[in-house]
Order: sequence, then structure tokens, then C-alpha cells
Amino acid sequence: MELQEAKKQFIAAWGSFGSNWGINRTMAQIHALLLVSADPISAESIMEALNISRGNANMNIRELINWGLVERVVQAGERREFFIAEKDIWVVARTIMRERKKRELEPMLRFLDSVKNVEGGGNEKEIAVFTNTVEGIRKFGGQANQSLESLLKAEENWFVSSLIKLIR
Amino acid sequence: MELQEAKKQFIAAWGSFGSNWGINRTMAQIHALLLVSADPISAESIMEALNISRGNANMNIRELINWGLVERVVQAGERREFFIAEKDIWVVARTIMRERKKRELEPMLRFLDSVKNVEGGGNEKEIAVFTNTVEGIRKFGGQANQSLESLLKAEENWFVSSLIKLIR
DNA sequence: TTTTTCTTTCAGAAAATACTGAAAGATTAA
DNA sequence: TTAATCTTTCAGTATTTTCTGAAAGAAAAA
Repeated sequence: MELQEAKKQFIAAWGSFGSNWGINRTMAQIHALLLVSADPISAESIMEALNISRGNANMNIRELINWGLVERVVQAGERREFFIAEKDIWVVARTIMRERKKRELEPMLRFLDSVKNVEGGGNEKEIAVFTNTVEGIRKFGGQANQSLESLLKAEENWFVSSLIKLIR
Repeated sequence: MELQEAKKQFIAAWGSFGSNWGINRTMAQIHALLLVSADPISAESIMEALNISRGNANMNIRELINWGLVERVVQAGERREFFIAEKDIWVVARTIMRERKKRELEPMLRFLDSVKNVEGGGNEKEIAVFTNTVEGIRKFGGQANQSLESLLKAEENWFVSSLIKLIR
């Protein structure tokens, strides 16, 4: 397959993949474009490559920067800003895990904590089911949280670290 | 907190949590409602509890059944259908993992495979970057796929199985 | 068979989300 | 300072997604 065609397909695929995971298509496409670009790219080029407006490009680039997936780079003698994405997929994955953990998992755990004690007007069975379900989710989520924590601090953990080296 | 209020909050939270993960709010809410219900519920009750239309309820229930998260149950002497959700969160998590693996991860891996060999009109550096990125993702995804496979077949794998027992 | 009760479908409506483009804001150069 | 170049913002628009409700379909009861 020819390079430009392959890139195009990759960008499209990454875009639709992203939208399955709560990430908007354009953001995923910009990320994909940067992932397969050898050199830093200007906002202008991104707009052209993906056929999107200035505002759209700006917004989604900013969001990618917020996520820590993309960086601004200043090129010598250039006034414009350029953008580049982290290409080590392990670093990318860890960045995403860290962010989602912080933005979603932890708030959810706090919420479950706040809702775990219910007093009931009589119906003991209903209360038991509610409490058990919430407790189950809390346990599971807490475990996931800890596992992620270990994974993200892998350097400090010889066991996880060696597991990762094995598969990397 | 009072049970009904707690349920309500749980349903709302689960709904907005779901939408961060590409699952529509109503579907997640129906799932939540069933998760915290002691007994099977009719379509009618779901419509009332969540204030949604018949069509909407029907569609999202069907989708939950497709995912394997919800089951129809027939109650003796009742003509209507009732619905119930699996409550063991580990089973729920495994069901979701299995489905997403099948629906998203595996197709993505097949796609990456199809796009890994690019021939280039000259620009070797560009080709190298593309190839490396795609290969990195492929490796990572393949590894994730295998790990999930092991997890899902945990019964057959003493090591994973014992890990899970530890934390369960 | 006809009636009743429940389920499914789907065209159109509503709501949510994403995008555009022009204008304002910044920053550097002249 | 003024001009030139680039970035950011945001009100309005477009697109996508989700939902409604009425009608058709199915299955059991009469």
C-alpha cells in the first residue's frame, strides 16, 4: 500500500475507534495524524489535512494538549506553533490511563462511597440488593484503581516492571 | 440516605459514567436500574422509572440483551416479559471486556495488520515513522488482546485464577 | 375466529454534540 | 508605534445521536 493512502486509512480508523470510547472523532484524527507524522505540524497543515476549520482545530489541539498527548513545539526562526505527539504507545497508553483514572474512576469511587449507607423504610431485601451491588462495584473499582496505580508506578515495582519488560 | 434516593442517584451516576465510555445514557440507566432491583422488572416499569418512551425502552433493553448484560425472564402466570441484570460485577466486567474485545480490539488489530506494509515514494523517514507507530500499536494491542484472553479464560489458568481470587 | 395484551418498528422530532468562520486578542517584526 | 502574522474565542449553524409515539406485528385468551 502507498504511504499516503495508508496514513489516510489509519487516520480514519483511529477516528472511528476513538468515538467508541467517548473521544470525539476529530480529536482522535488529529492525534492519529500527529502519530504518523515524522515532523511537527502546524495548525494550518492539520486544518488542510483533515479539512476542518480553524476553530475546530484549535479546540481539539488544546484538548489533546490537556490530555498530555500532544505538545507544542517552537521551531527555530518560525513564528507559528507546531505540534507533535508522543509516539511511544506505552507512554500514550499510560497517559490515557492516568487521566481517565483521575477524571472518571476516582470520582466514581467517591460517589459510591457516599451512597453505600442506605437506611430503609422496611424493605430489607431491596436494601440488601442495593448495598451488595454497590459494594461489589466499589470493591471492583477500588481494585482496578490500585492495579492501575501499580501499573503507572511500574518503575517502583519490580514485579509489575518485570512483567512489562517481558511483554514490551 | 434513603433507599429510593440512593437508587435514583446511582442510576444518574451510572448513566453519566456510561456516556464517557461510548454507551448511551439511557442504556446505562436501564442497566443501573436493573442492577439495583431485587426483582425482575417489566418494560412498563422501566418506562415509568426512567421517564422514557416505549420505543426507547424497547431499543435499549434489546441492546443490553445483545451485550449479554440483561436477560428476559418469564414469570409464571404473567404474559408480560420481565428483565433482570447479572449482578456479580465480575461477571458483568468480563462480559463487557469480551464484547468490546470482539467488537473493537480485534477489528482494529486486523486493520493494523492490513496497513502495516507500506511502499514509499522515496521518503524513507516518513515510512519508518509510520511503520514503527503502527507496529507499536499492533504489538501493544496484540498484547492487550492476549492478556484479556487469559483473563477471560481464567478458570483454565491457575496463575491468573489465583491472582483474581486474591483480589476478589 | 375475534379480542385483548403485549412487543417491535420506524419516520419524524428533539436534544446533544461538534463545527464554522469572522472577529477579537496576542505576539513579534518593522 | 504601526503593521503583520498567528492564535483564541464564541455565537450561530450543521450534523449526529437519541427519543417519541403511533401503528403494525405477535402471541395468548376468549
